[in-house]
Amino acid sequence: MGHWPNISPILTVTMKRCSPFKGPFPSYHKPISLLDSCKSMEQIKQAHAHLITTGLLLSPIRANKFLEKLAFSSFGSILYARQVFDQIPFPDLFLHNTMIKAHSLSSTSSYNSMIIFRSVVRGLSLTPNRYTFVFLFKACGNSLGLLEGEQVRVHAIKVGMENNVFVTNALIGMYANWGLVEEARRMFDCSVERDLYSWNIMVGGYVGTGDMDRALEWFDRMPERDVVSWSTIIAGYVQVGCFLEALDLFHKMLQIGPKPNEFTLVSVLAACANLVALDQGRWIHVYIERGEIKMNEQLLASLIDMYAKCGQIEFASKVFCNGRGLRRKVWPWNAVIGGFSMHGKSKEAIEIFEQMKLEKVSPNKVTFIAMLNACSHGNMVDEGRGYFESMASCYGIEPEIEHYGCMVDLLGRAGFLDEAEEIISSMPMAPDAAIWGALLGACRIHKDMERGERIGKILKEMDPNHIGCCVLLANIYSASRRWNEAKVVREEIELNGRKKIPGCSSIELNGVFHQFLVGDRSHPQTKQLYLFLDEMTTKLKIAGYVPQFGDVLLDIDDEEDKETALSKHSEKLAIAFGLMNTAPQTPIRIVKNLRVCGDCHEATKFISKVYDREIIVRDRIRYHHFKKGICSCKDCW
DNA sequence: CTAGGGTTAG
Repeated sequence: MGHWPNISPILTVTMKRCSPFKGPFPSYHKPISLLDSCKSMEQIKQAHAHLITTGLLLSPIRANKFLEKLAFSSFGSILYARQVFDQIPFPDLFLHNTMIKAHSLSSTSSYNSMIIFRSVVRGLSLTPNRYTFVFLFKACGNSLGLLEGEQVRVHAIKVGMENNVFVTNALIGMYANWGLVEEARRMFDCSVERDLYSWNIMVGGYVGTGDMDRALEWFDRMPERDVVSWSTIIAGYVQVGCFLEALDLFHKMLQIGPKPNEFTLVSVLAACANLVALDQGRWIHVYIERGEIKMNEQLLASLIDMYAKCGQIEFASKVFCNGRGLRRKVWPWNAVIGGFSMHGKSKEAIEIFEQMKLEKVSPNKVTFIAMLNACSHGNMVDEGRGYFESMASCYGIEPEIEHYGCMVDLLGRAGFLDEAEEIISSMPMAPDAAIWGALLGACRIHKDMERGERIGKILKEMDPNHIGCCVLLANIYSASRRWNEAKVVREEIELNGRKKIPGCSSIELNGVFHQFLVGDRSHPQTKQLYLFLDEMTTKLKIAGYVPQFGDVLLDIDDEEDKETALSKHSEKLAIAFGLMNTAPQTPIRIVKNLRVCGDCHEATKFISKVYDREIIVRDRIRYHHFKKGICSCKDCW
């Protein structure tokens, strides 16, 4: 009876209900609302004991409430619900529906929904109703196959349920979930009744297949649009990397659409983070703080992520600290650990992880990716090994291929190339191109030419079109002065259809984005920009900067044509543009789609000194904070 | 006493 204080609220009121003296409220509400107030499995079990001893479990209504609590609350357990359900003598259709729904939510248990459904129609000869079909189609769309879906659909037709708008929508959703949007559309077209939901499901279906053109087409044709319709499109834009479009639509939504909600803002913040749109991100933060939107864990995580990706890691950490009370879930923790990690602040990441343990928040696989990356950036090999091993032994999280990739990167970067290769051969899954790429990168850093050549060949066979890796291989050849072989690989890259992504950097000035490609001359200020660039290069040279023309070794991803040369690399254009158009001392934030090349890195260090500016560059993988001639990455990236 | 739509992190 150690938990007696916990149980008392349930007991008191429920017993009141059993007493002949009824309170001022309809008595049946009370025990239900108190069951609702259960806050832990302990309390649920106590409620269970009580329901058994009072015989209340025999009431279908009460039993159903109890099952729902078990199946749908965050601390509940479907297994427990199933056991309770199995002990109910004659469960009615209602209870069966609840169990079908309970199993439909998790993709690993969806087949149980089907088993229960079969027992309903075969064993019990009950006639399923529209609720049954809604839950079942959900289960099918989640993880079951076409076969089951069709069976259920035929059954729905048989019992005359196929024209109920809820059932039709669930059916459309099932096809959309499978990625069969055209099938979904056929259902939509021949449905006798449709509503806003039907449209939203179709828009979501096209977004799910990445077909933004179609999604927009449907969005435009909608008779009415609600916050979900808008949010779906915005999220879709973010998913396919059209961040500017996402922000544009968000602005339009603010002008003519419904009020955004927390879902909308999560997507918008992701767009801001990717664009390094700090001003707009701040605006969202203010919007939330004004009380327009209720803050939740996801939103907090998105804010932290946005600030971190906009280079404001200190502020990101402050937002996390202020977010007390919203730290039960893993998301804000992952966001702040990931932020520290990408800014090379390994110690801080580890501190947060320790704090997380103290507050008893369970890490997940993303937490460990962030932690391993943090160790990698801080050269903390032993710590990294420790975290990697603790995943399975302490937290029951089996390492996935990404985690192995982090380990290869960590070990390789630190020079443990043999151990890194052993990790690859001991992995339970087949290594992918990213894994070999990490090892190849390590070979380049540590100038292990033999291994590099061997790995490079494996990689090239695996994915001949992976330009980055081919470039790496070519660099390894040229670094060991094997010019002919280097030339062959380079020519192959050319022949392979020039799939190389051009370097592209952008900068936000007063909420407007300016993008620069390599050697870009399309910007209206081009003339001044190139004049400024010349002047800048001269100043840098006076300060001691030496262009690293011949250094193909460090020229990892940036294999632009020789004649466009280093001085026109996109980040130099963007930085110069930033210097021209902002007041002295203003920090300059650049985002680049590829990795920074060695020469630009060197030049930026000088720029930060010569112009006395803080320059924050986000490349494809991590951040570089340049200040007074020094970069936060300590020249290791 | 049951229903339907959409999120984050590498």
